[in-house]
Amino acid sequence: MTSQQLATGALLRYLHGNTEEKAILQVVGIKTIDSKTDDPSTGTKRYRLMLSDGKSTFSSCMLGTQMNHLIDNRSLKENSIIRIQRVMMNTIDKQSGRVMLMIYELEVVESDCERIGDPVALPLSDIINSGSSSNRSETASNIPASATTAALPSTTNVIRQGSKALPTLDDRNTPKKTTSESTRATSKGNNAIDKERITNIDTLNPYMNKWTIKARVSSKTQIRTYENARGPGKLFSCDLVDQSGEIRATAFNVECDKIYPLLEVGKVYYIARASLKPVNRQYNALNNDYEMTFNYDTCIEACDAGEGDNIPQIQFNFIPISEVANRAANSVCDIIGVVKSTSDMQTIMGKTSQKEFHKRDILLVDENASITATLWAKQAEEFDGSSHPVIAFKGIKVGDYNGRTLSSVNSTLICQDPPETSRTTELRVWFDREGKTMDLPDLSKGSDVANRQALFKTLAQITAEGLGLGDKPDYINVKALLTIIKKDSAVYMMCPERGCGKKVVDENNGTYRCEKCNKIYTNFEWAYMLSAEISDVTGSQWINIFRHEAEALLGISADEFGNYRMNQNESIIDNVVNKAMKHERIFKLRAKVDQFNEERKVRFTCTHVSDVDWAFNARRLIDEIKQMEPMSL
DNA sequence: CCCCCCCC
Repeated sequence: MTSQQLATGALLRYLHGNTEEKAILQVVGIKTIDSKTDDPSTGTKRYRLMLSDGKSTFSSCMLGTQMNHLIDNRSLKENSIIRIQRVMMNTIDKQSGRVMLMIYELEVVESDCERIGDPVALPLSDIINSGSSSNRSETASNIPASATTAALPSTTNVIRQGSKALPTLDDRNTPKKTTSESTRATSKGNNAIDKERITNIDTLNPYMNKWTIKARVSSKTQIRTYENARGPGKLFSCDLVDQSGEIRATAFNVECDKIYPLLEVGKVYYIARASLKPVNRQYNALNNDYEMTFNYDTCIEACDAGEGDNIPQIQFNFIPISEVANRAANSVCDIIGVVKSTSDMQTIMGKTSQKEFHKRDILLVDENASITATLWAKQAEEFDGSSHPVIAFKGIKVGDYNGRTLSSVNSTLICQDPPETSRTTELRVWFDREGKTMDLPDLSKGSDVANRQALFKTLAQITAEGLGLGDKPDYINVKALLTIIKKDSAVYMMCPERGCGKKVVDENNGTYRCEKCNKIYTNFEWAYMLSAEISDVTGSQWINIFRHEAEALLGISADEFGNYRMNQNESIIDNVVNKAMKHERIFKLRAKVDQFNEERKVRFTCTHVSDVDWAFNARRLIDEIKQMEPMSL
């Protein structure tokens, strides 16, 4: 990679408002921003990047938190080469005209790289003046990119003389239009809706003051009244989705009455002007750092028929059932599973309210665990699980009675066989084939050891505390790096008989003998049995990894792996294996003592593997802090 | 600005 391949001048073009370009840039610095100033409710980190185009650097580049994982898993680091996919310019300070770039989407072109060229920081004067409206339209449309770059920095003064007015967000986000149109756009009414310039939901933030989204209402609550110290009130809320993301919106009182009848579930609308505030994770599991409040000048216009066909119906952020064990009580999450059994309707008496409530329990399963989910009132009455459907819950509440439970709330969306996710068929096939007869750990049985929230330990602690030496297995979470994978013994030829699982003997004549079934087969199946070493700063440990976890780690099926092995495609296998060792993960381990003749040895089996979800960790920490006693000052 | 959502 040479400096010619970086998009020289791209940073200034972006700062000029010409943000369409998908520039190749180098990350020359990464800093975290204090979460207190950014997003106090979620505690989500935000990264600030210094980017280089080979000639210049610009350091006020905020990375959208949706991209944080790239840094957390170290694929994006200092000197990485990236391709900007979606960037926006925002004004930080209207007074001074200081601007920043928001990077919403990027692609890592090259992770490990040397510093390219000897770039110097763009002069502040260029940055401040770059967005002036009189120059912007020219820059964006007429002057070729190379000319802009070549003109630097000699034209700096000219630009400054040309426009004393400092750029504002309004200037910037108003599309090129005649003056009269622009003026009208600032007056009240539907003129605020700019159908030509649609903002993606995942880029909305409180510091942006002019935007229009095009979104589908995926759900809507009833109007509910409340009474608090400030007096009575009413509200409803709805969830909005587009192809980029989702956000919850709420309307109170006057706006509640005005907007409630305007919005219909399933329909697409243009929405402009509403307030944005940090999300409260206690009640909102949507994949967005913010939530929206409709206010007095919010504009809503229904999309013409057929206009919004490209907007998705709903977005799910599923977590595996086993992961519910690690979630804070009363938090909400999205879950998908197969209905293994359904209870009859029950009527119970509310303790304090002395009112009757109707409920129905369902037992929900996926490949690794089962959990009881309780439905209430109408949701309970209408539910029919007799055909063992795949059910997705969006925004179901985690309970902690006798282990972990799920409890549907009014805003919970229940979807049968949702077509939006491949999990529907995956679970269907799994359940019909083997899931229906499998005995899985039940998170809602407090006595089941497997359901206890696995504690985080270092590898040294596991040994020091003698974990796995007891009568019952211990379950432990470890944050570690895969350091060795025994690739030569990663897969074995398994007996094709359902539920056998035994290794077959290759008779080298096209037949395979299973000693357990005492049968000869003409085929076999590849199966994973990985022996691997994981390491953290305190030590290392050999563990066994089977089917699902091995697939999750290697990203290919045992069948694919086995075929590469047969075809002696070693370079592909090396690639797959090396990729799996790239970054830290959370390994959930079952530690259990094994007796081999006289020798007692603790065996470690990986029961679940997940990426380190830094944002979630921060959220959970906040949840825990919230549940603590208030501190006296 | 709500944030209740129930029982063992």
